[in-house]
Amino acid sequence: MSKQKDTLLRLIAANKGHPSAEELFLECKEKNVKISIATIYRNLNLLVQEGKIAKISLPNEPDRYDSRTDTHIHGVCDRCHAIEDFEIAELDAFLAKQTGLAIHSYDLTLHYTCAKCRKKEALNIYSWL
Amino acid sequence: MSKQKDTLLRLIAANKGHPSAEELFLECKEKNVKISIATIYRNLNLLVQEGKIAKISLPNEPDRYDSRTDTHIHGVCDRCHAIEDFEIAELDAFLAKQTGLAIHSYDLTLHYTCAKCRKKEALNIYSWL
DNA sequence: CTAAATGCAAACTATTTGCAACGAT
DNA sequence: ATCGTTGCAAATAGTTTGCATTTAG
Repeated sequence: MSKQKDTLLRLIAANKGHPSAEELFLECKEKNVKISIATIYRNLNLLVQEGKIAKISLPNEPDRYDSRTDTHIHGVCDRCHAIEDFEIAELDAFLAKQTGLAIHSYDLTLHYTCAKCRKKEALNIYSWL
Repeated sequence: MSKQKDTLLRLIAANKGHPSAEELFLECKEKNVKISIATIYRNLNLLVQEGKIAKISLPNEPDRYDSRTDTHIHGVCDRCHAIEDFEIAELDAFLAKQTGLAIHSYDLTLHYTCAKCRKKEALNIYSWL
């Protein structure tokens, strides 16, 4: 595994926020790891194929990458688009039972307003104070 | 509502397969409705804003459009990529209860092998017969 | 007659690819 | 010396935008 590929894997694992290719590019620069955007995309695709990371698609946004490849849940804030991970242990069984299907895997994204944005909103509401 | 916009809305409602912009463009041609790809995208975005259709994003594929805007479930076949709709009435309550969040909406995509492809697979397995 | 919607072509964003140079065995 | 990996720049896919023109009320 080349230095560039290894760096990407580490950055994705370290970054809780599910970074995009562009964000990884900037993070590499900050860490003084020399890499081109083409190599980023090439390695991201390789890592996905190898099953070491997963790709996340959302409307009107560049793809993001996730160090977790097991089935889990994404929560995205409708205000700031931050992504968090969630776990619902009983969901697999629940879905299998309700649908009667042999489900290989599933993608679940919850939309809500995150705690930070709720706080901001509350401040704005009372901004005249 | 212009003829073009109306046509798009109807085509999306009629097409069970969740069509992409390009597919809608071709369907319009077949129906002899004159429309440019720019107008397609413009109207699709308007219809999404108006809450009349929904946009679906999947990795490595163009965005697709859905005539259903209520929260429901997509099932996609891992072999042929066909998309079906599902309903699980109790899911909303289940998610709210398990996460404790005020969930605006959610996107759930199930991955499996659809009935058609399962049948094909079975035939292949016994193809020497 | 006016405002809204369209078509065309150019622009733009995200991503991929060809190819020559580089780097590690 | 070889084979995989890289950087660069050009190419591509999907989508958006500016602007002159058309359409509908």
